[in-house]
Amino acid sequence: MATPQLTKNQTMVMDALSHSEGPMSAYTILDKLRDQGFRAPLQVYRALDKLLEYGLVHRLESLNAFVACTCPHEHEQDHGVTAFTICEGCGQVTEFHDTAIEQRLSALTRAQNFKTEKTTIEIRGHCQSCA
Amino acid sequence: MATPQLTKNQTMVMDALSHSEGPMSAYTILDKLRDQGFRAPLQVYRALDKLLEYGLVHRLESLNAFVACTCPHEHEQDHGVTAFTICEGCGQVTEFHDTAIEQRLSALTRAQNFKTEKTTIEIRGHCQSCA
DNA sequence: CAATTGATGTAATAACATTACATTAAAACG
DNA sequence: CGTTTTAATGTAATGTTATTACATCAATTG
Repeated sequence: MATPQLTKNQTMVMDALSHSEGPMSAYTILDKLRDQGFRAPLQVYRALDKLLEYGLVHRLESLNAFVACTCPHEHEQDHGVTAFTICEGCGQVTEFHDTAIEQRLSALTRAQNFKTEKTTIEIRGHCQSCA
Repeated sequence: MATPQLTKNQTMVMDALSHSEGPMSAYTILDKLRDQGFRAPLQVYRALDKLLEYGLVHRLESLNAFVACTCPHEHEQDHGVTAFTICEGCGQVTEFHDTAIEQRLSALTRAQNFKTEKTTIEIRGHCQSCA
């Protein structure tokens, strides 16, 4: 599915995430958007659901937070497995993709007859500057 | 560090997890242990913190839940990267370890000069029976 | 036995997420 | 067009997960 035109709320949430240095929690996004008319968590969660679906945003499970996708190419969605390094010092999140890991995981799950729907890879630690 | 003798609360939480079919949330554990004297979430979270530290328990970030470690060998801790398949159908969680993935991730993070402290790999999908 | 450290108990609150229901806007279609 | 249908929105309430703060108790150490 191609990414459709974003709605007003989706656009506002997307902008908030795009302009943020690092990941944001849903409630942090809500606070940022209060003076633009946002009033309830659900407005944020609904927008996030769609943005996740379109592949424009990723959820960081280990942080309960969200980041804008930094993939250069058009967000065709499903650019395979996405992995992240997350610096505990500065909060910087780096997204990366690796086909070797993807293939290895694919082989391992196939061996289990496990049907993968979503893969989470998050590496917590310290970046070069914060080490 | 070798695993020390578990305290009363740690033992109760460990037993609850060991005897459970699948992962449990902290509050589910609390409920199971209420008639054994548990009264507050913190009792569970404190025990879990230690059990995680000892490598006896894993946290599933994408579920906000906990499972007993199924590693056969003594829980020497740090048996490298732990990965999980999580079935959305039956809730079954399978723990596995793979040095190829470990080495690949290690190479990728080293290239970033990123110092890894903890790696999360969780694969959501459907197991053979639930596919 | 005093001092320190680790574990525990309890209450309150913070942080994250969803359910339920009413309303409005947009798209599809006769 | 106007009607139907579907998608998006607004709002309140509630549910779930996790932590802070503070008091007490137990074990270890010196």
